[in-house]
Amino acid sequence: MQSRTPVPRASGRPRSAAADAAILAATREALVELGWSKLTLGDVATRAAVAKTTIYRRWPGKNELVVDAVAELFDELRLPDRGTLAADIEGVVLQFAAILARPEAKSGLMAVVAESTRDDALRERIRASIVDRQKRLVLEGRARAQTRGELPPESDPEEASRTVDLIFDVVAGAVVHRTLVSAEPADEEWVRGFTRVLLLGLAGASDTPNSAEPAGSRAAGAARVGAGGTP
Amino acid sequence: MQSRTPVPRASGRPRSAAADAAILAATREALVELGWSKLTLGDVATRAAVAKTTIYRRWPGKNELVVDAVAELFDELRLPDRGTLAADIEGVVLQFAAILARPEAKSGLMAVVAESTRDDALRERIRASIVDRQKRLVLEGRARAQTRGELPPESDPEEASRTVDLIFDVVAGAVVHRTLVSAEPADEEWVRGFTRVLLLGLAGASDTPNSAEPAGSRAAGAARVGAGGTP
Amino acid sequence: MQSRTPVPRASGRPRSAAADAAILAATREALVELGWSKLTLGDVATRAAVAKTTIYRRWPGKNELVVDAVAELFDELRLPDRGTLAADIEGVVLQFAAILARPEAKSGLMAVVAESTRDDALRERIRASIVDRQKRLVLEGRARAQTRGELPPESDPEEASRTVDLIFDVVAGAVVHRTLVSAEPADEEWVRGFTRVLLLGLAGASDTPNSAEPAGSRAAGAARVGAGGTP
Amino acid sequence: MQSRTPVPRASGRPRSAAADAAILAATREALVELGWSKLTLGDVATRAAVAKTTIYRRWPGKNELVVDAVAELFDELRLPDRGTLAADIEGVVLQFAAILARPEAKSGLMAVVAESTRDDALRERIRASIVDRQKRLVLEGRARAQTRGELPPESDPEEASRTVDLIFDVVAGAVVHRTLVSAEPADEEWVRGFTRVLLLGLAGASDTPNSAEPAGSRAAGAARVGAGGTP
DNA sequence: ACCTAAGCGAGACGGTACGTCTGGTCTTTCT
DNA sequence: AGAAAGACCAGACGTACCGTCTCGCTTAGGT
Repeated sequence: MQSRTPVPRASGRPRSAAADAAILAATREALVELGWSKLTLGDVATRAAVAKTTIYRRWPGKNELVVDAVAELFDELRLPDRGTLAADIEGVVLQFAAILARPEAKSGLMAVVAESTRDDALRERIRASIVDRQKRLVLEGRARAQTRGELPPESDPEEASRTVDLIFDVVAGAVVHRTLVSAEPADEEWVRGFTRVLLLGLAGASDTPNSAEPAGSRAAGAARVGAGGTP
Repeated sequence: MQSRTPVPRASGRPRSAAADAAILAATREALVELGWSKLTLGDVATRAAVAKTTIYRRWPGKNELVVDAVAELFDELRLPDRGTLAADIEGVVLQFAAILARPEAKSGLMAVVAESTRDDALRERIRASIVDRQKRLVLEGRARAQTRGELPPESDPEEASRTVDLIFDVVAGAVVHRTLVSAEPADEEWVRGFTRVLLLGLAGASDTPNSAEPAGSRAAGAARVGAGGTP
Repeated sequence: MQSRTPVPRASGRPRSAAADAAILAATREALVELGWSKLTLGDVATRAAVAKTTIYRRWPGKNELVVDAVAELFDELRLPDRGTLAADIEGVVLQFAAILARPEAKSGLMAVVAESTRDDALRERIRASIVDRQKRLVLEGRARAQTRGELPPESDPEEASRTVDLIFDVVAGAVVHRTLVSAEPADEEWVRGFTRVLLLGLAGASDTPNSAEPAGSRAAGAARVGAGGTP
Repeated sequence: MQSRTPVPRASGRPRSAAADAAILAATREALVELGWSKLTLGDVATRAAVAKTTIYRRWPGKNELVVDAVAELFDELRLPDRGTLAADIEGVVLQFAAILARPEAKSGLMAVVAESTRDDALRERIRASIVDRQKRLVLEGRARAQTRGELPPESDPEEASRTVDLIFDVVAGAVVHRTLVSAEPADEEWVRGFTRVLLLGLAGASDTPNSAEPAGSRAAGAARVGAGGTP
């Protein structure tokens, strides 16, 4: 085994770590005040008391900078231990909703996602910095539920992966849509209702596998959609 | 009694209807080729063989123009009659996914949503032009299911409205998230699985109303999340 | 014999004479307020309560309109009869200076002269509308002085024409330069001094013809230039 | 003790001196080809292979740029030493006429003078860059003539200053008017005639001071105006 | 204690797009 | 057919940022 030098050399003056932090903080500040489209790197540089070149030395452009600035917001996401799977999910969804309610996330996140539709490197950066950080929580949550005995260990890894992806798209998508498009708060009441539907749907789906679904049962199962009220 | 012209006068040369159509088509073309952030109104004007002022006379800016250009894509959304509620939903979700898969929608939609977080007028325009057009389908679908007898008539209008909103956020959010963030196709298989979870969840939720949720049953109900396979 | 209509027909609605006057007045008003470079035909149309097309039907462009609007100012130039040639000249120069002191003339005149350096038709229009109107006064003045006996009848028409041109360039040029470039008023005192130099120069020049100028006498003649005071 | 640099610091990249020269040259080139009113800063920028902002960083607008571009033309004005005052004046007037005959001067000079009627800062710039440069020659010429003994030293400085101003307005005005308005060349013959009138007029004026002018002598002095011919 | 290589601030640079304004023209309807 | 109204194309305006490039300094590590 040999020691490798990951950085080829450390010649010359090292980069200022303070500058990095100041730039990211200034970026979030500018996002709050100006939003993504009016944010300029020149303005960020001024706010961070830094030269424009210092920013360009670290990030290729505005998109990447914003991704990193927003990603730091998701560092605080933690999987709480509230005793049950449902309560854990509610907790983490509420945290996610709280972050998304912040203007710097609202303004920045969807904008870079929109940009990423035409820039694979950017999408990869978003995936690595933001999405995977969230998806990890879903996996942690499942593992904890399995430890508790609420969930059996997965038998088919591929099917399990598909389910995790589905959960993730549904959870993140619904919260984002409610927050940004419907412009309604994803508050505790909404999260509770949403989590209930999600868990019941997943439980039902695992009971009646995809291949054997009788159309009648589906109709019956959905018999009271939108009816609400007491049974 | 006679009907009067609602427009008080038609003085001067009337606006060209052909220009409107050409501008919107050129906008979509530019969205496909350039994406939202590189789209310029000057370029759109050139493509539409129109002067820049002709665009600015009709739309306040890029955002509003893109909203209208993208909104036309959703004109083709129709609620199919496939016989059952589940099949109807699958059909309409697939249509929605197909539209969202088109590059002009991908590039434009999320960008204007991002902008709308800082511009209430823009959000209202999106709601009126795009969102309500989709939400109408959910209401139509529910009415048809009630006609068929798959769903009972709603008793509590407020609760029903909340449910429609939830459905809408979950459906639209999940499709958008899968398409744009996960960058996976929302194909027939995925839509089938998603619809099943959604309907089962809604059915279960209406069986066990919010106020009477036993934590134990929730955990049990979700007993096989991610486990897949047959019972 | 019958009266003939020189214009082949007067078919359709005749042009409004009031519009012409309103347009020229509005042009002068706009010249005062905005100056030549900020004057727009759209603005003139608005001030004259007239459509832009009505202006373009009568004038080819801004330059020609301004020439006509400014030319009207020179209509009021009259050769006064003050008894002597010198007094007559002082009077007409003062009138010329008074017109040139008005902002609509200041702003407009030099601008169209500048334009005319690249537009022969425009220069011809200026000559016909403005310059000849002034030059006529010089000829009138000479004729009157000849009637009075102050000047002999010209013997050499060509030489006389050259002299008139020289007088005209010197008078108009000096007044314009003092007013516009030096930005000093061409008031009575200045006009008196200028006229004296001019007349003495011309008188001396006709005494000592061009071909026989002794350098010595010239130097002697100019012996006190700039010295002022009494001998 | 040592002299220190008066400029406190030279932070940032210094301005390119080559750009300045290229812009002024391109401006003159564009003036020749297009004239003042069709000259655009974008076009100048293209000709100078320079960005528009580089022009705006140095000059507030088109007028100021043209003033500086035209002013450089007058750098070549020199007071020649031809032995006598009259010959010196003829020489410098001919130089002035030659510069004014160039299309870049014709087009530009009167246009900025016209603009300056509404812009005091611009007039001041013209005075400093162009007019004073010319007026200096008049002063030099007088000093040289005094050295030669052609002129006595001035006794009344105020009167002398007035005379210089008058000379300047007459000379510059007459040349400009002949060149631009009359559109005739201010060639050697014309300059000789003009100079003779000017010097004789000035000499006569200093002989018969303003306060003591008998009207009769004025009329007599001008007895042959326009008559020409030999005595 | 020097040397050297990179980082850093400042700000000029060539570009591109902005949103507005004006110039002329064209198309309506009304007179 | 002229006039008022105003939409239309074309293109310049002056500004704002972009991302790059000099500048002159600073700052560490290696010698």
